[in-house]
Amino acid sequence: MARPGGPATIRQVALHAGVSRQTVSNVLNAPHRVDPVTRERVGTAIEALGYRPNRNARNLAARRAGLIGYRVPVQDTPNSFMDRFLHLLTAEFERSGRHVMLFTGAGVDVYADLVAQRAVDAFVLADTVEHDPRHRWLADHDVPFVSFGRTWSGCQPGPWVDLDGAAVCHRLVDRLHDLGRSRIAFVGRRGVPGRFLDRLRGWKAGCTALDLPSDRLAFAEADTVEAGGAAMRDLLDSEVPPDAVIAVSDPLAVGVHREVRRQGLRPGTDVAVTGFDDSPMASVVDGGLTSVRQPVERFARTAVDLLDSANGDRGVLLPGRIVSRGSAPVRLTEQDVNEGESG
Amino acid sequence: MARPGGPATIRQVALHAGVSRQTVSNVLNAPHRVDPVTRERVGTAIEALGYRPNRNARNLAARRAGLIGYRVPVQDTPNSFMDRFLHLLTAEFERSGRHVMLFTGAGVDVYADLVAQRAVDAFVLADTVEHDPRHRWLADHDVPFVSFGRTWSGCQPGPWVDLDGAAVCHRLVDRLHDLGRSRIAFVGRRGVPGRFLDRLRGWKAGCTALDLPSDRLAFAEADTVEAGGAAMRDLLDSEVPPDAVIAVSDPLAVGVHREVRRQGLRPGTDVAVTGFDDSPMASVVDGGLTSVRQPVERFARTAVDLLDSANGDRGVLLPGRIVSRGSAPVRLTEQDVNEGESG
DNA sequence: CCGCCCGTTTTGAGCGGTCAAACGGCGGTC
DNA sequence: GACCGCCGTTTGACCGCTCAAAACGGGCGG
Repeated sequence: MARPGGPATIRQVALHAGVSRQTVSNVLNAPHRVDPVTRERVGTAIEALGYRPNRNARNLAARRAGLIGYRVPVQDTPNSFMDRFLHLLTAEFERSGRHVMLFTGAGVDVYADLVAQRAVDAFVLADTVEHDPRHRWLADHDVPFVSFGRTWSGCQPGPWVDLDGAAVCHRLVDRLHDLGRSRIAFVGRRGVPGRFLDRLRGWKAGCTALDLPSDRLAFAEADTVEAGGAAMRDLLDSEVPPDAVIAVSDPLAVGVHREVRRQGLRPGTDVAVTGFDDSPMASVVDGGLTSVRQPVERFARTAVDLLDSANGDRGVLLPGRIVSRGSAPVRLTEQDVNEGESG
Repeated sequence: MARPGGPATIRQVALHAGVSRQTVSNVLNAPHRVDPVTRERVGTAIEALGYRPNRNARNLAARRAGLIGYRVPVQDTPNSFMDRFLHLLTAEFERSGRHVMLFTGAGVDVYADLVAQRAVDAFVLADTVEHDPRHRWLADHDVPFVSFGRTWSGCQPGPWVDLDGAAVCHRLVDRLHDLGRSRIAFVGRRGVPGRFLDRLRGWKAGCTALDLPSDRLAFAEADTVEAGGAAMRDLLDSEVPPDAVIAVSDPLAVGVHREVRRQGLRPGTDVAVTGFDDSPMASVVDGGLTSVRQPVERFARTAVDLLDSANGDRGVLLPGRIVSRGSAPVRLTEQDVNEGESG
């Protein structure tokens, strides 16, 4: 079945059509400067031989790689939407004939090496850390990139997309308040200082705007169900325990949820519980877990747009969508629907 | 900071070291045929200019792509270990200087196109379906590939790796029997006839070997918690309900677990429940869910080995590891530890 | 009838490497 | 001293494509 000698080359097509190789090239890249008759004839030859230009050769001549580097993150926390992000990112780049190329090395040296080898044209940084050194290095070396996630307090080098955690947390507070909740707690994460800071700020701002206290605050030691339960225990120990809890992740929320039940309280009725990311877990807990769905598709699309437009250090915040379930049966408003319309 | 004119070329290094370009090439590819003194001098020049051979040019000359195609699956079911697989696969290929290149198209034509463009050297097929047409096409066209998962009943074209579902299910039955269980049920999936057939067979074989009945069998309509619950309801309706359930996935097992509790029974005590894949969910249910951990690392390593050895249509089955938790507190034996040692 | 212009096609060079053959200097053999 | 083989190095060609400049040929105005 395999064509003898592998795929056809531009020369073979040229020979077959009785023209020079450049004419074949023109048919593909600048058809307007080729006579319609020849164009037709060359087209037939291309069809007949099943010709597709050799990517490698083409890229060499064009001094590009046609590839976007993406470090595939070690799944420390089962961040359920990163695989969807990767899929959508791949699809997005394909629209312009580029592909995502994976690698694993963590250090800046790995990025430097890929650049030196001309293995990729640009990078998408996803597994960002606090004050990530890669952003600075890439910006300094004029390597195009886009960051999924903010990591630089103050001005961050290069373009980025991220969830507007502040806005969605503010809205969560509003919706919980609509439900009659007035003691709304927040469960964050210890050890990742900047990471969910905007969510915390949004929660605080929401409380303040409604004249609610914002002193019910606990930090989990890890992103696990157990740590979430422990944090909730702390909150329930206080004199006036919360009647609603916003947790920064689904595992933590599940832990909170479980602890609520353990203490003989009813989640969703006595204590409302919300999580983040709308992971598979969210449908595992009985009654379902209210969560915030990340606009993954828009993340991917925006990332590619930012990379291509290349207009400086622009950052884009996208709204999350509240997914209401039993653990906090909030009623969404017009605003919620409009803001988070694109899941 | 960026080197003017981009990364250095082999010519620049040659000039810098006062040798010809071929000598530089030899230093990198066949150092033994270069005089140690020159080798040293060229090495210094390489260091000084930070030279790294252009991947594109090198690959063009070598008529290869240095890339392995991997279709990033649409996450229909949150198969929590696929992202780990991808990570490990990437790491494994990096050992030999290759990278994983992603794409999304599903059809055979997409594969044909990538081959025609010489965009990749080989494929790893992961999201396999029943009687997958890709295997046959790739084999017929002499395109190297390896499959993660069996899909062809009878003889499957090309090499493959898969979980030995029969063996691990047989062992599950043994361990549940050790726990005193004698009415061991099996919850499969409707609509994917061949997919978990080996697990079903292993369960049946295990039951038969112990003279236990193997008629307690239910099929879930989808891979969800709800469907698992529904299937369990059917099983519990029978005259003599099961005292143990092996479900083919964690979501199903969670559904079973929940249903057990709903009927006032104690999971792990009255009814033992086991799942598959050891997903994050497994630690969400109270007491933990006993599950089968897939040997993802060995999958990746074996896949790459098979691809490179290229000795025909060999298939490899790898053992799963039983992870014991509260839902079925089985005691693992020497055999279990030996077989499934590499998680 | 000639020269010019324009649209179309071809030729040459180069992208940055590698392979293969040619080359030059050296010591050993007859 | 001529010849040989060997080692280390260089030169030429090529991988498959694109860009830029040159060549071609027909229509047209002078």
